[in-house]
Amino acid sequence: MSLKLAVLGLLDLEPGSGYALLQRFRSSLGFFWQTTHQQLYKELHGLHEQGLVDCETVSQESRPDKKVYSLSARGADELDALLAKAASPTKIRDPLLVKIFCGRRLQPEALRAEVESHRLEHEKTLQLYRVLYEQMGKLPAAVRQRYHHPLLTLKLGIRFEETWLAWCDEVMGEL
Amino acid sequence: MSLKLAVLGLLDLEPGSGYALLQRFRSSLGFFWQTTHQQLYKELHGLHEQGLVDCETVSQESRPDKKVYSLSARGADELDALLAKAASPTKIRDPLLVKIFCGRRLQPEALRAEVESHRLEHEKTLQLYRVLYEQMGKLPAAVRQRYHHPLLTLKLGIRFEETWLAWCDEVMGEL
DNA sequence: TCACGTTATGCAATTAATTGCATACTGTCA
DNA sequence: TGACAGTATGCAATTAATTGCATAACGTGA
Repeated sequence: MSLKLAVLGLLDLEPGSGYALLQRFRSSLGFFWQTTHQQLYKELHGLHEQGLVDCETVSQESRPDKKVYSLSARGADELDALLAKAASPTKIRDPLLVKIFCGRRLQPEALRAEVESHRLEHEKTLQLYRVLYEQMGKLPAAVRQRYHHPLLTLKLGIRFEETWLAWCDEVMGEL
Repeated sequence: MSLKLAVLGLLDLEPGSGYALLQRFRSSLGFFWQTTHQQLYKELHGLHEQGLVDCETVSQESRPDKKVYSLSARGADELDALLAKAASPTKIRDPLLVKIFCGRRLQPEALRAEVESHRLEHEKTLQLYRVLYEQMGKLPAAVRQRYHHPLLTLKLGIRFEETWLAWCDEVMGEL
């Protein structure tokens, strides 16, 4: 259900092809909801069948053809209906935490290495988030307005990554 | 895969019935990896078929019979093998954040209400984590030692909930 | 005694997500 | 010119997760 909401929401911000949507996914919503190109294309087919999105095939000269999707009137209604529902509660699903939870049989060095490598990833992600944050600050006011809500989620992303780093440091000290 | 690791890891800490495991799940690993009783019973059947867990049916006087599972020697090997693999990276999957991301069509009051209700949930969760944390501190040293790794994950849980609260407060100010 | 909550287990159907494979066109660099 | 990266789309199979339904024993309180 959230994927449907995500796709309609992305198309509400601006139309685009499956490929373009996937890229926007990866640099925004994808921080909080992952998908694959297979799943996304499938969802788009489904939405199109239901008449919730319009689809226009666009030929390109230096690239393969693409199908540009946009929100239809019925799609906008469906989006409003989905937004009217309460969001189900947050669920963390983290293989690293499962591993650490179950990690007492493992050598401390092995766990340290694992935590360190994840720390690096989180550091990279934090850097990326900060760049995106600054980029959004430089957008023209009208566009920035439209991206206000995405920006709120990015702020949480930044807080989360900082929390990860602090925790990794604490754990490294204790292992 | 993580469910398999989770079940083997919980059984490594101590044996128990599906029902008991589910309760332990809900108050520990379940903060980072959710499951349902259906999924858990199914996984236990699978693990038993593969000879990774032993199973003993125990009759009880004032309650229905139960099946107590415990880690077999082969199960311990499998657990070690799973722990040797690198954990795949963290994935946040949060319907609330999808909703907020897509929320520009929604009335600010509606979003505020949603954030407020989630804030309450996170506050409750934080309280629970703190109680659990203190309870673990009171365990006899030998047991506490065994639960050292679960405790590390609980620490992250506490940090996450604090982060949520701070972010909710920030967002409430901006909506 | 009947309803309700807790303990205890499971099947079946559906939906969602992952993984593997596949095609095809363009531009760039060696 | 051949390999590789990027753009662009998709099918099929499998695995995981959710949802709905079902059973059954016991204890407690109305």
